[in-house]
Amino acid sequence: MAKSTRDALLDAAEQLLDAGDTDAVTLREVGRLAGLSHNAPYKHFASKEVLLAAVAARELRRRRDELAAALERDEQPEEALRGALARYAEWAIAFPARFKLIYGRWTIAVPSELADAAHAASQQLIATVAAVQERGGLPAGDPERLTALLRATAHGAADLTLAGHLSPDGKGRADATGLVNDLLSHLAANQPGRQQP
Amino acid sequence: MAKSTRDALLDAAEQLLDAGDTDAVTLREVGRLAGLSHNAPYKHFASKEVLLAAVAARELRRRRDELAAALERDEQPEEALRGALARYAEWAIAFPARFKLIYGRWTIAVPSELADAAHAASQQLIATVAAVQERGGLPAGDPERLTALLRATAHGAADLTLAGHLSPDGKGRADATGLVNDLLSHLAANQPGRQQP
DNA sequence: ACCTGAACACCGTTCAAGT
DNA sequence: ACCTGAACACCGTTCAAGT
Repeated sequence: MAKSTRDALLDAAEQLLDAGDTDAVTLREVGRLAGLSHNAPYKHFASKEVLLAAVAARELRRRRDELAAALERDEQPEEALRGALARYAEWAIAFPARFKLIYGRWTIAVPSELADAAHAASQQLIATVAAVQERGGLPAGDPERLTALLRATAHGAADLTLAGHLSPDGKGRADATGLVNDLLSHLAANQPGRQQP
Repeated sequence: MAKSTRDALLDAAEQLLDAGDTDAVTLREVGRLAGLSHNAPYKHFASKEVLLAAVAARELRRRRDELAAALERDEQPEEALRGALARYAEWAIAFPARFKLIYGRWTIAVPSELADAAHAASQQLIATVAAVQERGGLPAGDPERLTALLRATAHGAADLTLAGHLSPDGKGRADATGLVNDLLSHLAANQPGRQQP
């Protein structure tokens, strides 16, 4: 059960990341928090960026597993989809540094660990969207493309919220979750046999 | 007509920013590119972040003016809106470092220069959305909120493209502009008197 | 008013040893 | 196999002068 040194270093890096941004993650402080010397990280990671990529990959794996559990939990795909998108935005707003790290630019080759976890999460969401389409809750069409639209909206709403360009206090709670719900309502209303009130 | 030293420093910073990210903007190189010493920037900007904020504010002013000109140029508000959103995404993808700088986190108080230019651009877009709503090209409702939805989608689609999470080569050109057009089509179809083909 | 040059603390990274 | 400590180049920032 003893935590490996590698995990201790990842924990330290994550803690510093959450307290600031990638600049706040100094290898010296990572080593210190793990009770080691200033360059112990180099015995486990080739560079600072490789360490950050491991932090990002671990977080992405957590989120993929959490998404899978939530999708299994919800019986109605409509609610499962709405919940997944809302949790995505809430996570981004709660952990902005992790969000910006994962979707930031890498000067090293993007580790396949990262790409694979992202792809797996994507596939889960696409399957849910397809299920809602079959039940008539979303317009027909390529589910991958419709999923991309939904993700883009949740992603952009979260990022604009972090930048202070969305007024959560303003009229009609136009926060990130509200915008995602607006989109889902517009799409649901746009169905044969359904009409806007 | 001689360019001020201040402008030369801003140009140098922008050039370094476009070639990399904010880390690539070193005050020493900014000074060198402007033909000055390594700490000449401190005679014009209190810190590196204040310099970057000035770069961001200048870019945001340019974009606000460009948006105003484009909105004046187009006669149909539908096309003006579609063009404005497409140009937003294209700009983000062409100048990722400027995009990430403007919507990134500031540890200094966000300069009012920045907030004002962003607000002005926002108001222009809201007016266009309202015009399209009046012509029946978009669902009724708070135009500010509907504009936020459109912006969030364009913003998120661009950011996901930069992260490599959108496949522009895949089926049905699901690139950033394609997703924005999808959203506009879904919203336009969701109107009384209009039906999906 | 604007600029230079030396100096300081900090950081990523490398290297030679240590066990 | 994993870790330490010294060392190097680089960076943001400060300060004492210079014109």
